[in-house]
Amino acid sequence: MPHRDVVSATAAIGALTRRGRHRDALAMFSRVLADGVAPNEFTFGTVLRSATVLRAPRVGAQLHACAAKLGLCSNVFVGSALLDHYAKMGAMREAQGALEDTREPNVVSNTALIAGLLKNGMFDEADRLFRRMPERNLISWNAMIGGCSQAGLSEDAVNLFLEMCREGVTPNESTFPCVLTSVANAGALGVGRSVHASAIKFLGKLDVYVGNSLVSFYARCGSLEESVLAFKRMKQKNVVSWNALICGYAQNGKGEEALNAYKTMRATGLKPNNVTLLGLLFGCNHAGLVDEGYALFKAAEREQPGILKPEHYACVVDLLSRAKRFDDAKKFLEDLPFEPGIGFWKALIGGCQIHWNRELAESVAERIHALDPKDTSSYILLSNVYSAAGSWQSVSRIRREIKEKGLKRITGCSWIEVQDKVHVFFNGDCRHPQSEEICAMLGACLYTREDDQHEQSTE
DNA sequence: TTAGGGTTAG
Repeated sequence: MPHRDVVSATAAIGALTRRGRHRDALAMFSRVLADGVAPNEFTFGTVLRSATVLRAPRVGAQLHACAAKLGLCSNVFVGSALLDHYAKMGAMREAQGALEDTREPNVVSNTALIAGLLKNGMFDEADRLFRRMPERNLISWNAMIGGCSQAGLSEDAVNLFLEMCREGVTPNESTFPCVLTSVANAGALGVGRSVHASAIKFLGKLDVYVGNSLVSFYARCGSLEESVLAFKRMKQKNVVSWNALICGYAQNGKGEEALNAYKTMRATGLKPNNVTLLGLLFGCNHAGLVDEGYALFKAAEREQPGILKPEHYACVVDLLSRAKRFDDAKKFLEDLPFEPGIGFWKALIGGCQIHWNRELAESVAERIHALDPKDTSSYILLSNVYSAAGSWQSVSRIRREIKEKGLKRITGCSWIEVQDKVHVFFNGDCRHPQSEEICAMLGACLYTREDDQHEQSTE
């Protein structure tokens, strides 16, 4: 039945958008136009959302042109929706243009722009706008915190959260997942525990998003007990909750536990997704469960080929080469349904390093150099293979090559939190005030461990 | 009828 008036047409389109039927919403919009009904600012607000979710920039541009023809672009609803659409498509210039066309921009327009700026890596601009905008609400704070958290600006995200609380703005269920992801990234267990406590204080009941972030946060900070406890306390669990648990086990080297959790998850009737499989493969990898991992991959290939991504294939290469199954790994690489990127060869050379496979390491390093002559990691790995095999001449040749080609290695770092302070250490870093004591203690630990291993092997 | 903010893997 055709819609005669714009109000009922907009309501119908809005209902489709809310139900996630975005294609149908766009189709209905076209029909409404064909019926000769002129859309209003609310109609554009709704359909633009559908175009954004579908990531359809061409549809967005058509809608923009249509709104312009009707003289609606100065309206703040249309302006904000256009702004949000362009920002999410990564077209920041068009987003700014939409804001300039808006006659009276409000807190929504500014928040949409902030979110877009952060998504496109423009932190300083976003922060400047946030500081000077005339009105800020909870959603603006969440946009800043969430944007920083997703951009990896963990410290900024946590500081913003603290600032927000100081200003008396009450965080909601959207605030906490972002903050918890950030404290997890920073490895700040103590800070995260306080955030957990404040979530209980402000929210009372924790929803599935907050619960999932807690499970992941505790596991990523190495506290598996608290992670499992947070998981058990969740009233409602979805596939993301199970993924958080499985990945937590995997990251902490508990491959068997990850597999058991997966079995329980299947028993509840939930289907795994790509993240579940990745977590499982990762867990098997680190626990040396080669056959189990390979079997899971094969099962996914048969039952859910749609979830397989290059990362999963790379994990299998890693799994096989770590287990010294180089022939299987090479065969697997040859049979890949796509052209392997540099990461695949790095996974293979990693195994060569563990098992001192000098010949294969050399040929793989050649391949990596062909793909990316500036890549340092393969040089380092190759030189490690040589030094493990005792060919010091080759080691010094590689080191010379690295120097001559002006390649720089990116220094890895680790960190630990002690009494709410995070201490960061780089490779060979002696700048910590207690550096000497730390090294002495590490030495003592390593010595004891080697002793243990020696005792075990002579038993 | 209406525009802006959330979780898991790498």
